[in-house]
Amino acid sequence: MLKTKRTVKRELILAEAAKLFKDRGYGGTSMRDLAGQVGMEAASMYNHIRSKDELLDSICFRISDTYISQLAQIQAQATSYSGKIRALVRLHIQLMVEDGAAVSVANHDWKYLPEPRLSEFKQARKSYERGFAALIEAGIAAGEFRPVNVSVALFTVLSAVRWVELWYRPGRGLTAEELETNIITVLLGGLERPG
Amino acid sequence: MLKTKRTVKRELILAEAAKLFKDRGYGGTSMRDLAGQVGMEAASMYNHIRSKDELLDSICFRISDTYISQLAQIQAQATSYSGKIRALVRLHIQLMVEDGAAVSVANHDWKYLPEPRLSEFKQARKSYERGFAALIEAGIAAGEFRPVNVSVALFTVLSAVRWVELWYRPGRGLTAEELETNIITVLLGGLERPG
DNA sequence: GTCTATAGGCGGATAGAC
DNA sequence: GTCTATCCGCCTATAGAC
Repeated sequence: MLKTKRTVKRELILAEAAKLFKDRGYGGTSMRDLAGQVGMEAASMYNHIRSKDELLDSICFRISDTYISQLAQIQAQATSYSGKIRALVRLHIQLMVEDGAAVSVANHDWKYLPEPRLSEFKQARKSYERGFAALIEAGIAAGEFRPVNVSVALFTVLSAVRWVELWYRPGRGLTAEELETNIITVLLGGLERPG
Repeated sequence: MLKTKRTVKRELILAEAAKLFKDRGYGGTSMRDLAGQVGMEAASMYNHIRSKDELLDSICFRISDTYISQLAQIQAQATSYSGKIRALVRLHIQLMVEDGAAVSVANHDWKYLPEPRLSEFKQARKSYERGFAALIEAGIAAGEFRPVNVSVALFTVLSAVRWVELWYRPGRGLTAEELETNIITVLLGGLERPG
């Protein structure tokens, strides 16, 4: 048995915290609310976690670590820049679909992290953005992409996948793959029909 | 004198509230914080406003009213569907640049509106989204746009302009017009170079 | 490891002097 | 119309019984 009972319960608390933080925000979620969802009293949770801050920390850095390690894998792939951007868009959509609550918290509530973790999180995000931007820049230099402003392209792509989590429900007449295909079509090919 | 002194001070409170709500969130902003920014004691603000909820209400509905009335104007213009979508993207970017804090609050903190205003806000937003989607759908039917899923195209466009407010600073080597041009290029023309 | 009880602080909002 | 003082409730976190 690799995961102790204590670890399992901790993960239950983390999962419920992500859902509540997403729906009500970090400040709008009380430890009593969370305890109610988990099925214990607020005081009992402190046998499994250190503080409310620590919950936010675990959720935010789990997501940022995933992005950074996946980016490194994609950078190492022997594909076109277009293929790499597609892979990154797919990564964002898959993470949203699989772990949407945590992604939402990492997107919106990171600013409530206490220092020094706040600065560390911002730096991790900046590092990811720089790597993403470098791929766009290289794609432009290679003639694969239009010569647009790199920062504008980066943020347009990054933010375009954000509402997936607010909107997408599996079983809404659109599979995750159709979602990916359509978003990539709009972002890479554009809304307007060529010609 | 059309605006009484009381109204002017109320608008000052609203402007500072939008900035603080944007930076710290609705729940993370106390009336004492706000009073400090405005330059009075918390209790004194209640001569100008009814409650903290009312501040959020005024900010959110000011933005949603603007979107809805502007959409009506754009719908009535005698331009192509492509031109109408461009006009809507420009509207979003201009509002972000001119009243970014309020737009940010309307995007993120609307969920803390108390009923029945919460439902009213959601309905207004849905109405706007339906009007926007109808333009995309008509553009596809007219052959101007690629035959993508309408909801996916709608949310891709709507969310693509959201990070403008987080990223854009006038005097960062990019004018508001260049920003518009680049975003419209990516969204309408696509990142990939044709051919 | 879960509970009850509670400490200690901060929240929104009001009362009433000036 | 602004202030000081304050009410009262909810917050995170801890103490200590079991």
